[in-house]
Amino acid sequence: MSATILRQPSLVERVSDQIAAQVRGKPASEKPQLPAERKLAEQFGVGRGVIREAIKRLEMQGLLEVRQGSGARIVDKLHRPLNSSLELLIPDLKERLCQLNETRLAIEPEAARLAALRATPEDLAKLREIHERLIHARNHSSAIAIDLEFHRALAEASGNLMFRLILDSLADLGLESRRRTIGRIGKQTAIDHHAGIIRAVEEHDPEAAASAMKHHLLAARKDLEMAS
Amino acid sequence: MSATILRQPSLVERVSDQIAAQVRGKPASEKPQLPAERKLAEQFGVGRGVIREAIKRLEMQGLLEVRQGSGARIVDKLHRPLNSSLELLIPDLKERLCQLNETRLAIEPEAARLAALRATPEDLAKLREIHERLIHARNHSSAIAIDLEFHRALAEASGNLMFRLILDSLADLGLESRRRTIGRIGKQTAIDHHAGIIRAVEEHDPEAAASAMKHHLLAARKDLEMAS
DNA sequence: CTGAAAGATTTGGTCCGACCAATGTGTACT
DNA sequence: AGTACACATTGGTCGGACCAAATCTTTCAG
Repeated sequence: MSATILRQPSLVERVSDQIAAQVRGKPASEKPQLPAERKLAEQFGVGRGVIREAIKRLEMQGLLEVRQGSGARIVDKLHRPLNSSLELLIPDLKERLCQLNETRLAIEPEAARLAALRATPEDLAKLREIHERLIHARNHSSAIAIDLEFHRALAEASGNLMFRLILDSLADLGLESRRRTIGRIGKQTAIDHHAGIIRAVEEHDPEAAASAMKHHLLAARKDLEMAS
Repeated sequence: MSATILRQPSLVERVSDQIAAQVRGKPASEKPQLPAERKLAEQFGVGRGVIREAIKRLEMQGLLEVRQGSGARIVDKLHRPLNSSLELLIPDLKERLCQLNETRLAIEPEAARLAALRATPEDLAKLREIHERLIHARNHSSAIAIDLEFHRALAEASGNLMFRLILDSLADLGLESRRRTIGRIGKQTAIDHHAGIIRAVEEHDPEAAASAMKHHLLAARKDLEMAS
């Protein structure tokens, strides 16, 4: 009566893992296209149904994208599963937006703190480049997209992949949220806040970075509340 | 040329959504068992393969659990997708543990802060009950499990489902992490820290709660570093 | 020669029927 | 009553067939 049940992996799981291993070897470039299901079935010596389920599995994990007629191509959308989990968990959009703010308020200041400690010159260059683009953004939708990019780049600079994954998953929601704020709060405020964050990261001042980010998010939340 | 591509959902997706709707109607109790694939196929008027893929899909999302010979039963494991995403994202266990600590350090103090603001009497009662059980825990493994329960209950009390989902996903890793600390740091320290957190939550003191949790986690991390 | 329309090919989507393997259940034997 | 065997149920895998969407190729008009 062993406590741990060692269920031997099914055929689908084994094939799925093998394909996953192949996929993760060549990331996006090189051969972004997977062989046809029938070819894979023959190649692996299993039925086509098995290949289908394996591919579906990987698609659900965000490693592949399948289109009828074209085939399956390799992508990197690891954040999708968490995304759909959140939709299942919190069906109400308004509630989801509210909790999104709380979650960002927990994660992003910490991400800024770590970024201040670890950001490489390349990270900083990228942040500055994005910042420049935000300044010169012409319309709202591009400003929103660039703002999103900034926060993502900061998470990247934190060196913590979990932060990046979580924020990526929240990005779709973040889009909705920003759509309601950046128009009101104005682009200039966002630019000023971002500048402060970048300065703190440049000076490797973790507390200032965290504080600036917290301030930025609180301002956005306050603005969102006024909008509702 | 419409900018948004409106790909009509495939048959599998539609069936999957329908089953999901049925499943979420009756949560766990009542009829935890799903009809057989063949029955469902006939019921929905589609091929068995479609039902299979739909069920697999829901299984991957953490809504079902399938066992050969038994069938599919309804469960609530929404945290699994994020869990496997993390394994794909950070293959190295040691690295995963390190980033886990950073993530907990971001989320749990905020969860404690919100819990101090929102905890209901029931939440508090549950926290105290878990705390009692930790005090009387006899061996390490049960102490670890109860410690995990405490942190989960606190996330629950925060009222933020995202926090709960993320922490649940991190639970398996948390188990590994705790296995390496609670033996060294000693049960007593954990009990003291938990008591401090509970006190702050009882007194509705957000800052104290966040600070106590932060202190608790930092102690655990310091201990983990010493172990390596 | 260019470019667009028509056809052929490739590829995923769905269905069907069969058989294998694990599980659960009922029954007969001790 | 308890145990072991046989049977029924259920998911797992296979193979072939056909449909639908995308892509490639050919062809023909300009």
